[in-house]
Amino acid sequence: MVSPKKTPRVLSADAMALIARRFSVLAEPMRLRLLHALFAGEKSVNELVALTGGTQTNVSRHLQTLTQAHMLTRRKEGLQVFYAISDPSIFQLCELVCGSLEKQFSRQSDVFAR
Amino acid sequence: MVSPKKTPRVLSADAMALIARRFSVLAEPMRLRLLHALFAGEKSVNELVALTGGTQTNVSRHLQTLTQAHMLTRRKEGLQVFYAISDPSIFQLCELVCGSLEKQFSRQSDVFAR
DNA sequence: TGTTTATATGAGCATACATACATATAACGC
DNA sequence: GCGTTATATGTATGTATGCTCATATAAACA
Repeated sequence: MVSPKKTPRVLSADAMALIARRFSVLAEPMRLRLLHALFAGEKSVNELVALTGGTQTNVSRHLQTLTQAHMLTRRKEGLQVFYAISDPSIFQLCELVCGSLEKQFSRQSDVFAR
Repeated sequence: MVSPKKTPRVLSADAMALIARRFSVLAEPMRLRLLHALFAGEKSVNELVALTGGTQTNVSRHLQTLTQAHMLTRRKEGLQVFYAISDPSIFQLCELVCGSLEKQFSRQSDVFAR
């Protein structure tokens, strides 16, 4: 309903700042590891601590960051809290970046293989 | 050789750190403004300074960052240096994030209104 | 009530990075 | 050569953010 087709968006500096902040949420290895661990479905904090090898404090902090960015949902059940990916565009984002990096490295390995 | 299907990737912590680094390049408003200005095609540093309103020093530094991340190409012609987007996946990345943000702010969206 | 378990948070520290000022390099014209 | 223009870089500084230790909350259970 908004942009019909491939016309490039015209974005304000304010919009750019918002987009940058969203990217910055994804710009941390531990947060990406948490998202990756959640690709298979929702998990409790303890499970995520075990899967990622982080400390409980740190994992909790990053889960808060991801939740505030509306990338995760939070569900409390008894003593445990379960987190799950709420924004499916994250899968596509990671696929895009992975593909781009693969191309970049295949070019570099061409350079290195001499 | 590479996974052809839509099966979720299995990524090492090292891979995750690389992906995070790529996201961090996009996690700065001024760099996004530079990329946005380059959506229409290659431009000189001076043009980018005028378009973004940044200082020459700062624009030059960010262009270096983007070039080292293989997102821009650099072409020198006389006194001027022209930069252009070299990784087309950047367009899709920004489209994905913009779309996700539009949904998130669909009610109070004034920033994205046009 | 008190204890245990699961998760969150306050405070302090360390590091990374964006920005600005001044200066350096490089290419052009005279 | 000299000066001018376009771009890059060394250094310093302020700010943001990730990490950790200790402690706080909250729910379950005896």
